Amino acid sequence: MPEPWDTQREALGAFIRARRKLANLSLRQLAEMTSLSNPYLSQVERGLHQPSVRVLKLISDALNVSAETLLAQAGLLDGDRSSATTRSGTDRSTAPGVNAEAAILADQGLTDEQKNALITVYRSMLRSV
Amino acid sequence: MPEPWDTQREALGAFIRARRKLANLSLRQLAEMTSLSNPYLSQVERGLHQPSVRVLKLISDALNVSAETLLAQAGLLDGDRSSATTRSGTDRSTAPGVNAEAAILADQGLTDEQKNALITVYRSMLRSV
DNA sequence: GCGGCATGCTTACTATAGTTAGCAGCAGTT
DNA sequence: AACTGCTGCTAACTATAGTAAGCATGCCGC
Repeated sequence: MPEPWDTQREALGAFIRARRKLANLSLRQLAEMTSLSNPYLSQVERGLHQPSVRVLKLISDALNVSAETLLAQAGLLDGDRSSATTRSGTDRSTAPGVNAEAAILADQGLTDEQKNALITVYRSMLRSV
Repeated sequence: MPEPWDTQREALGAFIRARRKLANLSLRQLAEMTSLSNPYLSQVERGLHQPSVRVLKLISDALNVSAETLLAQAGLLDGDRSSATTRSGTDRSTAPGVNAEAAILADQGLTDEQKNALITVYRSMLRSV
């Protein structure tokens, strides 16, 4: 399984380099825009490194490329899954006084196991702030 | 500038943990499925590390979560796409979600990213029964 | 000729992603 | 009680992502 990653990196690097040249940017200019170092960008473009998600996003922003495109080049998004795009602004009612745990427990669409899992996550989130 | 990355990692980790528990998998089981080490998965789920693109894809495959969903949780894709677990059709007549989602959104102990993650998990639970 | 000032690249280093070995707790068996 | 066998987690290590300093080339004005 650790096979196709080399070519993936190469393809991603070539793509980034092409986009950079298309925008008439030098390595140093892109480096400054992305708060990255220019040698590293050079290495990424030549396929010597696999950039992290953070770096990928910085680059996609700087080059005006959609993150999806870059990810597809990076091999993460293989094909295309239909997306529901439920950007729901549907309910903004601020149910005041009802706490989240109670609402989860009262939910009829979840099994007990699911409720437990969800509440575990919820509590771990609270703990971490 | 390593500012919002902490919360991003936490939200991503919580999301992964929730999906894993939902699938009734132990850390070791998921580790074997993804060819990763179980301690590392543990650390990722607790937000101590930011997984790479490669790891993200392995996890998304193992958990039947679309890569987009995981990436959105990781903060790369800004959009909010609901996860399509290749199983859509089970419908539930009792509209369960409104109270729980509202309660989560109204919770003052969570950041927006965390709320987002929690609701995504919640919806995927509803869909996966 | 020389001196700046770009370009991309190499080397040597630091920070973090990821692994291997092992620990502590909990449930079920005999 | 002690023994399995499971759970998640900690610690110490290795591998790789990412940085700082500097090199080599090419181009332009003097």
